[in-house]
Amino acid sequence: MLLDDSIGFLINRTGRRVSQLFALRLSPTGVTTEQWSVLARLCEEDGISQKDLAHRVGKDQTNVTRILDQLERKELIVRRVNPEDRRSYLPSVTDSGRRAYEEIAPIEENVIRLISEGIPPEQLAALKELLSRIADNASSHLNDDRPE
Amino acid sequence: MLLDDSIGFLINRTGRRVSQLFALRLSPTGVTTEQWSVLARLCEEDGISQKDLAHRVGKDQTNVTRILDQLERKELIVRRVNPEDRRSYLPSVTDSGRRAYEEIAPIEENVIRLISEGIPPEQLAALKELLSRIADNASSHLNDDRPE
DNA sequence: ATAATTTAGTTGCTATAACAACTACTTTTC
DNA sequence: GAAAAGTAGTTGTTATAGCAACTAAATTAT
Repeated sequence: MLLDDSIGFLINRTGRRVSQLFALRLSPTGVTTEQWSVLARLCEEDGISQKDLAHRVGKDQTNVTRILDQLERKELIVRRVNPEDRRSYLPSVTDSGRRAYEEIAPIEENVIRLISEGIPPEQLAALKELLSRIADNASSHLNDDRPE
Repeated sequence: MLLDDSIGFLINRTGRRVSQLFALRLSPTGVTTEQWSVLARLCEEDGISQKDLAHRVGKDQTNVTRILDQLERKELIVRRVNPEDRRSYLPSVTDSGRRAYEEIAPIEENVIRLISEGIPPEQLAALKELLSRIADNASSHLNDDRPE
């Protein structure tokens, strides 16, 4: 089978391109694409633990730790201790973080518009479905392989 | 717009999962998923420059340099000087590299089978089309933005 | 109630991504 | 044909991905 027929390869190559374009448009804001995903998720659901946050963005917990470090350094979030459980933090978006969110959201929507050019909405919806399906398939086999 | 509705986010999240599963299955071989993509491409078209290779795998030239470093360290490829142009190399797969390719190809096909479970072939084909379209859209806007 | 286990988060490590700046070699220009 | 411009590859740097091992706190078991 040729590389160009491998869905895995195609997904990742496309993802890199999209991120590259998005990163270019984000560069004036000083926020990276992955920092954006974490910040956006936090804006959507504030007051969740880092572990839950990691789950919501589909990232490893260690990566979320480091992305939060960056966001905290930029004062876009703060880590509040969880009064219920002193092992955990409840990261929370600062006012400055909210403003960054408001600034970036339209940039992202524009990038999405650009990369979706010429693709009808039904097909886009179908694409999202398929990607979710593939992610789920991969997850379930990941669990098979490591029966901790 | 919610993060879960962002195609960019969905593509990258799915790509990470797929790579994670593939990496797990590749771990006994000592080759990473990205090293695989470069090795596979080289097996498909031997005797191309690093620049062309980078283009074919959709990676930055600097990343290909470093991935080739890894593959060379593992003796899966060698860099031959290009007699036509002494600035460039023509990376070439070794016998050992070919054997690795033969070993890994079925592993990859199996991973693709797993992640495609329950998706009819026409839909998979449509998915590939859409991903290519999106990658092309992103590329064309990348060029717009940096008119060097 | 204390020891054993589990869990949230972090740190260490290696690989990859991408930009900028650099070296060495080619091609163009005049 | 020598200087100028361009090109192939590398190196430096910062950010992310993910595994393993660690710390500290919570939960469970006895």
